[in-house]
Formats: sequence, structure tokens, C-alpha cells
Amino acid sequence: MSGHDSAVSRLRAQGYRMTPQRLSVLDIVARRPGHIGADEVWNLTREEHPYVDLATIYRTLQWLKGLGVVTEVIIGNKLHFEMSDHHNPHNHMVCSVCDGVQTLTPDYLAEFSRRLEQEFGFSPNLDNITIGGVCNQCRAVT
Amino acid sequence: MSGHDSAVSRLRAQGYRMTPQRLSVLDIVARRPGHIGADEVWNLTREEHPYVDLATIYRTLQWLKGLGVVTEVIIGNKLHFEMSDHHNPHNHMVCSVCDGVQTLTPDYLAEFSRRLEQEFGFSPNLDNITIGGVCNQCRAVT
DNA sequence: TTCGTTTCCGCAAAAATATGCAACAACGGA
DNA sequence: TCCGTTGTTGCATATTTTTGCGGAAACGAA
Repeated sequence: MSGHDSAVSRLRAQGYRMTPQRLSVLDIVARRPGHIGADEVWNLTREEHPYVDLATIYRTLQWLKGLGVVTEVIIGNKLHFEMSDHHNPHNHMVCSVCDGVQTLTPDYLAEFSRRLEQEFGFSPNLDNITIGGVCNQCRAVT
Repeated sequence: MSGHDSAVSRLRAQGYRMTPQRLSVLDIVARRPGHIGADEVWNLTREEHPYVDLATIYRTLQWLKGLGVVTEVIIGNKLHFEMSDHHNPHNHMVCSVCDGVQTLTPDYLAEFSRRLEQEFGFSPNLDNITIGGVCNQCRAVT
């Protein structure tokens, strides 16, 4: 059993049905160090359950994202996912040149977030935010 | 002539070819107060040029975005665009409940941006960033 | 004004993601 | 263990956005 057992029991406790599809998706995302694309999740899932539909993958991933179990990272024009680590929460900086990903503790965004809340009453959800830009190396190449 | 003349001459000066399609897209986005969806740009463009292809709309919009002429706003799962106003630059907060949009001066992001640059050598591009979350009213309804 | 170069566009198709609906199956209760 | 309820899935299809390619057109040069 991989490190997503607690997530599974929590979801079950919340009344969600843990289907083989969902378990498989969770397992695959948890196994992967770093992020994984939706298409790749599908391919890997089908090795175990050849019948799963791609729509189910997308639905499951969005569902897990909404529950805070996985985090979405936008790389190029594609969605990637990784397990949310609530002990080590982080955001992502994605280089638009090399598609490289660096992580960032949410401390960097805390002040910003607090001000939006205070000054506008707007509750930002920054969990899945991806910061685009150009990384050090790619900028140097120019 | 609408307020995008300067943009047109600047683009022309930079050596880009100003085709009727591009002029039309620019005109439509400039005319619209606030943001407009890609599909709607297409519909309006076709009233003048019935033959334009949707692909051209997307290509043109991405091109203008890259040049800083228009700003992208992600609303729900759709892309919207508006003229960049360099005298009054702003970002967007989009409510995930009501899809309402509020604007935000980039001052709020300046400190954050500066730190990414200094501490990671990462140059974020925050021009087109959209902050998701829940607005005051929608939170109250709960 | 015509010509040549080079960018841009229309078309077709693909890629990526989302959704409606009927059939199915998870899980608590009998 | 079996059943019924109700949340989920598979399937088909829609929607949104992107891309490759060959022909068309913009714009500077002659």
C-alpha cells in the first residue's frame, strides 16, 4: 500500500464511493514522484483496468482536485497533477521556455492572499495556482 | 476610429502585417467594454468577414496576448480577452461561483513578483494571471 | 505597377477537456 | 448474504483550443 491510504479512508469516511477506477487513479498519482499528465494517468490506469474511459479520468482528477487531494499544475497547454502534500504545501513556477517546474512555499503568496481577503472580501483559492514565467537558465540562454 | 489605432501603427511599425482579419479582431476587442470570449469574437468578426476561420481568431488572440496588446482572462473553462490598458494595468479575480470578475491593480502582486525574481531568478509573467476564488456576495449566500 | 519573398490564412483534422444519460455497482441496511 | 438506493461509470458526443499544410495575400523593392 502506498502513501495514499489515509486519503482513501478519509474519502470513504466522507461518504464517497471508492471505486476501482478512483483507487487506481489515486494510486498512480501517488506513486509518481512529481506531477503526471492526465493522458498518462489514463494509459497507466488501463494497464490494470483496460475498460476505463478517459472521461472518468478527467472527472476523477477534477474531483480529487476539488477535495484538495491532488494539486493541478498547468504545463504548456496541458493539465498535470500530483498528490497534495499538506505537510509541505507548495505552488509551482513553470518555465514557458523549457517547461521546467520549480516549487514555491505558499508563504510567498500568503501576504497577497490576506490582502485580497481583507480589502475585497474575496477568498482566493491559490492551492492550484501555477505561476508562468521564464526560469534562470532559459533567460541566460538568450 | 476606436482607441486601438496606436496599437495598429505600433504593430505595423514592428513589421507585422496588418490583415483585415487582425484589424477586425482588434477592433472587436477594443470596442467591447470589458472582456469578450473567443467564440464571441469569432461571431462578430464573421458579420464583417464571413469567411474568417475560428483558428485564425485563436491564433490572432494568442499573438496579441504575446505582444501585450490584449490580456487573457480565464473564466470558467473559457478564454476571454480585453485590451491591455498600460495606463491602468490590472489583473482579474474571478469568482468560481458566479463567474463575476473584479479587477486588481498589479501593486498587489509587485512584492510577490520581486521576490521570485530576487530569490529564484525566475521572471514571472503575471500580466495574464487570473486569480480564482469566491467573491464576497457568493460567500455570504452559503 | 508588377514581382518576389515571406508571413499569414483557410481548411481539415487532431488534441484536450467537458457533459448528458442510461446502465451499473458500492455500500449500508434488512 | 442479498437488496435497494443513489452515486459513478462508460459511451457517445459536444466544446474549446491547437496544429500542419498548401495556397493566398501583404508589403517592400524594382
